[in-house]
Amino acid sequence: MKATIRDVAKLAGVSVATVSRVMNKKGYVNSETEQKVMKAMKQLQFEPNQMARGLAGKRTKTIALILPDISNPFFPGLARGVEDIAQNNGYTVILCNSDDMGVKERSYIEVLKKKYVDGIIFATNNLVREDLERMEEARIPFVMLDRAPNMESGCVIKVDNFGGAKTAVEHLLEAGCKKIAHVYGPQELVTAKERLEGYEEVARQHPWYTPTLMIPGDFTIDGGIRAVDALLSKHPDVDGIFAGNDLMAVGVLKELNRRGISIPGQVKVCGFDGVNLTEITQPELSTIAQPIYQIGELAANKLIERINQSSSHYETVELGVSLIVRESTQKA
Amino acid sequence: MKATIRDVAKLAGVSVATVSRVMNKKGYVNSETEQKVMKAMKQLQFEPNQMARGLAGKRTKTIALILPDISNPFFPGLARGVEDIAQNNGYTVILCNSDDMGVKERSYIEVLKKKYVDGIIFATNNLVREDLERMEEARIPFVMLDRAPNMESGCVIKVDNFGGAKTAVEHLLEAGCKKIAHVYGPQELVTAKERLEGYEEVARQHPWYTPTLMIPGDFTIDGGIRAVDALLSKHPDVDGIFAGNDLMAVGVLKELNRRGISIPGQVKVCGFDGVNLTEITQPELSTIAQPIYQIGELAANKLIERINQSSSHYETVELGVSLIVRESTQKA
DNA sequence: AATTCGTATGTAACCGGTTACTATAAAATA
DNA sequence: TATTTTATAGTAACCGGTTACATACGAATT
Repeated sequence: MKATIRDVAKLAGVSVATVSRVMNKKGYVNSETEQKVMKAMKQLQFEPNQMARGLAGKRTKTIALILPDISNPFFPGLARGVEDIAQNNGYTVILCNSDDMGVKERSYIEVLKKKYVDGIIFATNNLVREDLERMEEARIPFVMLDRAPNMESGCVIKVDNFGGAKTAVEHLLEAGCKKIAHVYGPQELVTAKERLEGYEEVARQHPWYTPTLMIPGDFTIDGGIRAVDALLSKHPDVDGIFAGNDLMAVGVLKELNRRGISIPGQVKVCGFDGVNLTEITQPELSTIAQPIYQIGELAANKLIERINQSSSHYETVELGVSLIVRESTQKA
Repeated sequence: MKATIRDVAKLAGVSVATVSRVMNKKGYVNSETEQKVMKAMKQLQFEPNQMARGLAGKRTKTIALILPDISNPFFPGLARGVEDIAQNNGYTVILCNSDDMGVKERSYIEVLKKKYVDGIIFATNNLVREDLERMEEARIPFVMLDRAPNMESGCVIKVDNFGGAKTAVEHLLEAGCKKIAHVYGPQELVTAKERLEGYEEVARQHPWYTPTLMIPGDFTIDGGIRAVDALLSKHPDVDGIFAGNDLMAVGVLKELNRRGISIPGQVKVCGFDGVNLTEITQPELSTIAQPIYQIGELAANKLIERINQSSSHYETVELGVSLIVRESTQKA
């Protein structure tokens, strides 16, 4: 039924080794022989069985993308970037949702090893050094997103959270804000931490700066809502809010709207991430946009590069972010 | 290094066949022998190589999900439902974006065949009968979403678009609308078609009904914006809009907002799908919600069922939708 | 002229499981 | 008691590729 390499070999009158060589363009093959083999492959509609290749050659042309939750609006764009590059290079992507739980991530890694994936992209933050070392031992190339650059191998891709946060606060200042609060995300996440540091860096230089202007949030819409609640009780006169991510910014917007506080009239709001959501809120949300899709592309490209060359030296790439000014921070 | 089935067999003092039987709980194995084997597996930390299993047994414990674009807010929830069920059953999910292009879908199917995926879920609409027949020949179980039930095998999962659309229009009527328009989606899609039919079914019975109240859209935000444009030029007195999906509803909302038309005061808007976006618009959007996550779960469950029993008789499941009333259709 | 090397191809082992088939003893049935 | 049937376990072929190693030959080197 399905043609195998031996069928091709027989039809072409050569050995399986030769056919394999032709397939993989590896080793010496006379060009005439090559033509014969190619013709036989066409004729039989030969499609190499990936399972067999995987078993024999330890290559599956499959990579995995482990992320917290594809439902989180940050990740679809990223996943799309990864998938597009993967596809262009003949790779297929396995999607894994970890809910940011270390256990799930680890169990996934085990499964993926058994399936011989060629590499893994982590958009999560719960793996400890030990896990990564285990990856290296198993010789599975990997790329990580938003990690602190503190390991001896692996590849980390991150954006300039610190700089982006500074830009956000400066932008709010320029828009006329006299007292700017920051709703920060979980401090276990480097991203959240760096953004908070960026805020402080700029805020500290102003007389209105005070620690109670920094409100904890959890990177969710509800977190943004609660934060506004907490913030306004202490600082009813705040006129600028920089949210640690867009989801919280949306929450902030919702709660301000609910309270009848005009945006950007009374309070200006700026988010961080640049997810699509920011275009559909009312008012539209200014934000520090990460090149989400490109991050996905880059991650996939780096991973594939590593798979091919198994150059496992440590490498970190930092991408820039860009301020997108929309209604929520319009000057009076 | 990595323990194989033969290592286990040797250590347990049995044959590989017996080990295999223990692994798969298949055939007769004495319970004492089983214990010995289990112990040996533990001791060697034996992990069966999925590649080998796939090659020998034609089972890869992998399914694929082909959808137009994971960036479209409808799909992340669906993908999550699929992935959760897959994971619970020991399956892994390959994600494929087809951009709704038949060519890409077909090329993906070929790739997936070579990779021996155990089954495929299609959330796309470009495969013709011929493609599906090819799937059947290849004995790859599949489940489709939002398809017209017109084939002899395969499994289709859909929602009650017709009923949902009727509900939407009735809801707008009840909210006080005197002239309701419908922005419909691409008529190649059954979903769009059925929703349009639902609208007509109810609208036809009212004196204000006229074909020009039905505006074509393309299921995107921009499509919604353009539709409002077209609509208002012909019917400036429209006071209710039922959009064929949430994305267009968002566009409608945006454009109405831009024009300073109050919602729900002057015009009420209702969407369809129930994506998360509808909760963050201003005003929040009423919508006919599909049980998106559950559809994903159901699709995965059905597929796995089919994989196990290879019961390939045709089957179609229709799920209900539910009206979610929010601000955009509030009574005066 | 003898040796080495680059080109070209074949043989067969191997990757690590599954499973058809065979063998045997014990239990059930005739 | 003879014949099936059931429980248990092993042998070896097979899935469909990859690749180390062997072979062969003309050209280049010594």
